[in-house]
Amino acid sequence: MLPEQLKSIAYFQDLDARVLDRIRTRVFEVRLQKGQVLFTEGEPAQAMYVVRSGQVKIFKLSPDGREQVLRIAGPGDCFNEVPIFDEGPNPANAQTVEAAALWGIRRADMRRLVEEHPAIAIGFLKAFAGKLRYFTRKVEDLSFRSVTSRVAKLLLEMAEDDGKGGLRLKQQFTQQEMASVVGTAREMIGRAFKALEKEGAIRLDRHRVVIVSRAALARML
Amino acid sequence: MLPEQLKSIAYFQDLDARVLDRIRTRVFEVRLQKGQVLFTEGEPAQAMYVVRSGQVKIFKLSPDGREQVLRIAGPGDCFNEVPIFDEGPNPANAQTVEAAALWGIRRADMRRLVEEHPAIAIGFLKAFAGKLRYFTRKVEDLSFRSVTSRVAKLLLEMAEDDGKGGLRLKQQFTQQEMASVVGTAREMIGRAFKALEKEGAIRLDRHRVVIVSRAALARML
DNA sequence: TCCGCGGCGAGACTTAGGTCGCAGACCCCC
DNA sequence: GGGGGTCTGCGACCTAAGTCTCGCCGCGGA
Repeated sequence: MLPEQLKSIAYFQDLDARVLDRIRTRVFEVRLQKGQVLFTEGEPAQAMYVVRSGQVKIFKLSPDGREQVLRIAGPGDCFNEVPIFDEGPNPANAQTVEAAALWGIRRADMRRLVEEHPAIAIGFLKAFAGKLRYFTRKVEDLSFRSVTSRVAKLLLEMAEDDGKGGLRLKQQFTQQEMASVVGTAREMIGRAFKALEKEGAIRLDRHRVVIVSRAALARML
Repeated sequence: MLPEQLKSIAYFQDLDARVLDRIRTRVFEVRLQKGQVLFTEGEPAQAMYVVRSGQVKIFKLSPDGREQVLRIAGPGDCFNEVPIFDEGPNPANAQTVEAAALWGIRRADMRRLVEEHPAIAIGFLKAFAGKLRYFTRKVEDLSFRSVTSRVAKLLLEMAEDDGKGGLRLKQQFTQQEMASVVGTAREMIGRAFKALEKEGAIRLDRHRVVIVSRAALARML
């Protein structure tokens, strides 16, 4: 593992070489296949993780098996930092959406690093602040917005400029995946697509969503 | 202001007298009447606050005026700490539920204190971890539980042992207040009460909820 | 080539929850 | 003691969203 790679992690950006070196010795590697479960909610927390490649979904499960995705962690993202500071169990489940490579740092190790290097603590605080904003927005969305509006919002977040002025989706989710991100049933996603198509916001090109107009999508919020 | 009072704030618990002294000079006082708005979402953040007495509700507003309460801060609770670390605007609205007295610390002052005293940073990290858990549970509840179940949960949280083996509510909310905590319409609260009454979990003693059995309530989750 | 399986489209139906309207109870304040 | 504002209790109604059940398509493996 190269020290420059550590720099790509937001928490460690501002640290000098000596500290990075110390951290490096504490990092272990994990490789997972598509669909593998990394840990489950409620069990004692072992470590926090950083995604190097691939994608990991962080989600809650209802007693009857429904899934609510809290977020999808991609390269550079961290997850399971919370138990470092309150010694509690894992707050949610983690499972790969596609094959992934991760770095892990054990809870106690990370805790010690934070205590010894205040700069890391500030980094964590910034990151936590962002997450808190994110979750309050999520609560707001669930309680105020209709399913179609939540889907429109998700599509906006997934929209990406394809080289030449057009729009495409960063990745192709299945409808089931979108449903559990947005907190609804699979069938609703299809209906939301049709509603958005009627408004001229998207186009359905045989099983593929094409974003026609960002503005029209934004009007649906 | 007495230095012991500062100790009652979780963030400052582990600090020594010298540091507490420094903090004391930065604290300002605020007194608010019932129903007064302290700040609104989106405007530049001035300060973080600690509740000394009274209650402040932290909430989001929908475009059409519906209210979603994120939490109700009582004595000892802090709010609006997020903007300290990301320089962003206020993440929500704050308004008193009843007359309240607060301490405030300006954003930049608090930021400097945290940077100079790593112990405070750790305190904030613990508190943020707790809040993150709280909000993920809130998301979970909104997406998995029915209104009745959310109401039952709220009542359980509000339940308090009255000296002699019985149960009472910590405070009397109006149905409207409960509705915006739980994320629903006022009428639904009444219906949920009736459902819970039929299950023998509560009793409605003319406009007053009496908890009959904690176990029966828990069964409704 | 054919089969099986995961993902999708679509219609019919059910249901939880939101909306509306109004009336009675209560409470404070004048 | 009267009167307006707030809170509650319904009932009727409406609608968004969840559920169930198909049949189809497309793709990959045997």
